[in-house]
Amino acid sequence: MKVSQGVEWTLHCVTLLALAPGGVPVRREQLAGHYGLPEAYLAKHLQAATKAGILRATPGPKGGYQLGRPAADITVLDVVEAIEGSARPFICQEIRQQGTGALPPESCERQCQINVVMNNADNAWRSSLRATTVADIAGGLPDEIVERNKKLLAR
Amino acid sequence: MKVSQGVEWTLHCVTLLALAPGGVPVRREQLAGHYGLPEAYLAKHLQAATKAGILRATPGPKGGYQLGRPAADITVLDVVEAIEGSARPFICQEIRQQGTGALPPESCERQCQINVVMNNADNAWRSSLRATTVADIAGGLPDEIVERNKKLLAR
DNA sequence: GCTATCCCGGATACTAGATATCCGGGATAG
DNA sequence: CTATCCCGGATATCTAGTATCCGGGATAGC
Repeated sequence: MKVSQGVEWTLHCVTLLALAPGGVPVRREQLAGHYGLPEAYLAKHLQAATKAGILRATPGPKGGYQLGRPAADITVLDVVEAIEGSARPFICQEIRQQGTGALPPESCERQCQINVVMNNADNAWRSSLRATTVADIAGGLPDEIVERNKKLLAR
Repeated sequence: MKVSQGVEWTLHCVTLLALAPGGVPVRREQLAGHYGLPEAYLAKHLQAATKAGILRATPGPKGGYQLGRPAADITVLDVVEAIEGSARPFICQEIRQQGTGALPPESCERQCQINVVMNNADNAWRSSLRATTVADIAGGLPDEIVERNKKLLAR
């Protein structure tokens, strides 16, 4: 169980973009520099977020990244799934149907109990992530930090 | 985000041991054969479970694995943590303190908002896994399957 | 004691996914 | 037309999970 750092990077970038005055585009280089991240690799994650509709990318001069929709409509889960995919973390291999103790298919119409438990936990995790939006995170920042970031983005 | 297959294997084995008549030891070879698993690798996971106190291993003839404590006192989370470790899946890299937008340490006394959200989700996941015990899983199995497995273990 | 059985734990190898970089191509503003 | 800036494929590296093997030690039964 491990959440990739790309999720952290993208969450920070998306939150920062939510503070951009007037939602003006921010260049990739500026985003990477703001958090001291490798621009080339960050690009991959921003691309994924763009493909998912979380971000909107504008090419050319004056271009850059903006939020793809209002910050209040972007949940943390949206970002996580954009970067990590939406596959379940536990995939039942149906080993109950293998080996000398293999159960016949007719005994396996119902899902494996273990699979149910693991999926329930995954649902709880996702529900928790879905309950918070990027607007919530941005709104929870102290005013001084918001002002500081806005000032940096304005340059 | 991915749960290793070792967790699935160990959960199945522990559940099976909960069905062993009289809690008699079951050999590793038998466990591996029951589910068609590679014995050498399964050994690693069983060792980890033993170290965590979930299983008890007896060497020598008539030896094998038994539950280390009553099935009702073994939660699914116990097994997951025995195999995967108890480290949090999200580790905050504090990138808010790096790059051109770096915040001064005095602005970072409180945890990063993003870290809080991710940890809350992790807590929800763990709580869900803690709510089910191996006894629950074993008890949820249809009688025919329980009987079938008991018969195989008796051999 | 002696021996057959069975688990422990370290060493090793392979694989998949995450991390990281580069570059040609295409879109846009001025 | 040109400078700017993102897209997407190719490539390289590193880490963690998967998988196997073997010498060592503990136990039961004779």
